[in-house]
This record gives sequence, C-alpha cells and structure tokens, in this order.
Amino acid sequence: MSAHEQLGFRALADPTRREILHLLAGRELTIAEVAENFDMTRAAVKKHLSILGEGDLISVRAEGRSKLNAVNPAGLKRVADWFGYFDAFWDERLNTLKSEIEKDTQ
Amino acid sequence: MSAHEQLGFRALADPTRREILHLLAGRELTIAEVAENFDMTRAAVKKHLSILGEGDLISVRAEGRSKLNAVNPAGLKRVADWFGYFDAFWDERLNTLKSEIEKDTQ
DNA sequence: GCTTTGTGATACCGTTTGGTTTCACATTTA
DNA sequence: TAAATGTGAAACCAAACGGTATCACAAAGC
Repeated sequence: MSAHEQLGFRALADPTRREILHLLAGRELTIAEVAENFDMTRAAVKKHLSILGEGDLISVRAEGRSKLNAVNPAGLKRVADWFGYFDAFWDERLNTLKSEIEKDTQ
Repeated sequence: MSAHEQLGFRALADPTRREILHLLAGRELTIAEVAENFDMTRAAVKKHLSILGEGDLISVRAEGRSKLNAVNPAGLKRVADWFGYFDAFWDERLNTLKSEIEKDTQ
C-alpha cells in the first residue's frame, strides 16, 4: 500500500471532497470559487483541498495572486486501480473503465 | 450520492478494512479467522466487518454457530463506478493536465 | 504609499473513529 | 446438564476529523 493510495482513499471518504472533485472535473477553480458551491467557510474548503492534495488527487498552480486547483487524473487512477485486485469477481464493466484509463495515461 | 456509496467510501478509507477485503477475496472466513491475520482483538475486527457490511461491501451467512463473511462484488462495483464520472474528462484533460503538472514541478 | 482581494495557518471545539476491555448470548459437544 | 467455542454489544479512551473564527501574508489596483 503506497502512502498516496492510503491518503487518496482517506480523501475520498468525505462527500464534500468527492463533490469538489466533480466541480473540478473539466475546469480549474480557485478556493473562493469552490467555496461558492458550499455552505461553509473558505478555510474549511481550503482544508478539504489540502487533504485532496495530500492524496495526490488534485494539483495546484499559481496565477497571479490566485491558486488554481485542478483534478489530477493520474492520482485518481492510482486509487481506482486498487479495485483491480477484485477483477476476477465481477463483470467486465470496471475492466472496461480500467482499460480506458490505462489507455489515457499512456 | 447513495447512502451505500458514502458508507462504501467510508469503509474503504481504513487500510485494515481494505486488507480484510483482500483476505476475503475468493474465500469465506469467520471473524476469528480474519482476526488471526491482525494484531488486534476480535471485537475490533468485528467492528471493521460491521462497517464493511454497512457499506454493502461484504455479506454474511450463518453456518452452525459460525458466521461466514464474504466479499460482495456488487457493493465494491458500486463504489468503483463512482470513478466513471471522470470518463468524459480524462480524454480531453489528461494530457493537458499532465503537461502542466510536469511544467509546474520542473 | 494605502486599500482590496485572495490565500495560508493557527487555535479551538464538538463529534466521530479505532481500539480495548468486559460481559452476555447462542450453538456444539461431552 | 455443563463446558467449550464463537459471536454480539456495551462502556470507555485517546486520537483524528470537520468545522469555525481569527490573524498574517502576498499581489494587484488606486
């Protein structure tokens, strides 16, 4: 078990953080922009983003005085790959997803 | 977000529970048999199995005075499917994100 | 310079989590 | 019946979690 795998699973355990990942899918957002979508303070959102970063699920880049947060597909893939251990026990739908991810990361 | 999805992610957040699922892959085990693989009491293992059950990740059947625990592939698949949300974004974003991340980390 | 705006970080608080200990209940076997 | 074995559940505790409030720092615009 890699540290990133553990931190990734921990990060995904909170529904707010999973929703943040959905918000970030396809676009970069600042902390303030993410916070607009939730009924909580920016400090709380910052904590969630930090935990997502520790799990390698998002990346951050600076632009002026702003920090833009984006999903890190490679980090998400690392967590998703854990389920591959059980490939022999279910139908091929996940295998299809898995192969598509692997194709994308080539 | 279904309740099972949330409880499933919560159950997977703990490394002991993920290891239990690996132990149960392909065979049914009693609580005592699972506990033999860890340095913790059966009561603690029972708690983990209960949480895995709440997440619909395992099923339990009685046999005599024993209870046999087994992985529930459908429950695991339900959690794994969450990652499918990002299917549409992986194609268009992965390469861009990867290059930007590599640029930032240089 | 000064103000505004965005982020970072700390202290604090109530709740949850992961573990133990202990006891009770249920089922097999002598 | 009694003893042995396996599970269930409660009380308890330290640590982690999710949130707030507050303050400090950095960059852009006046």
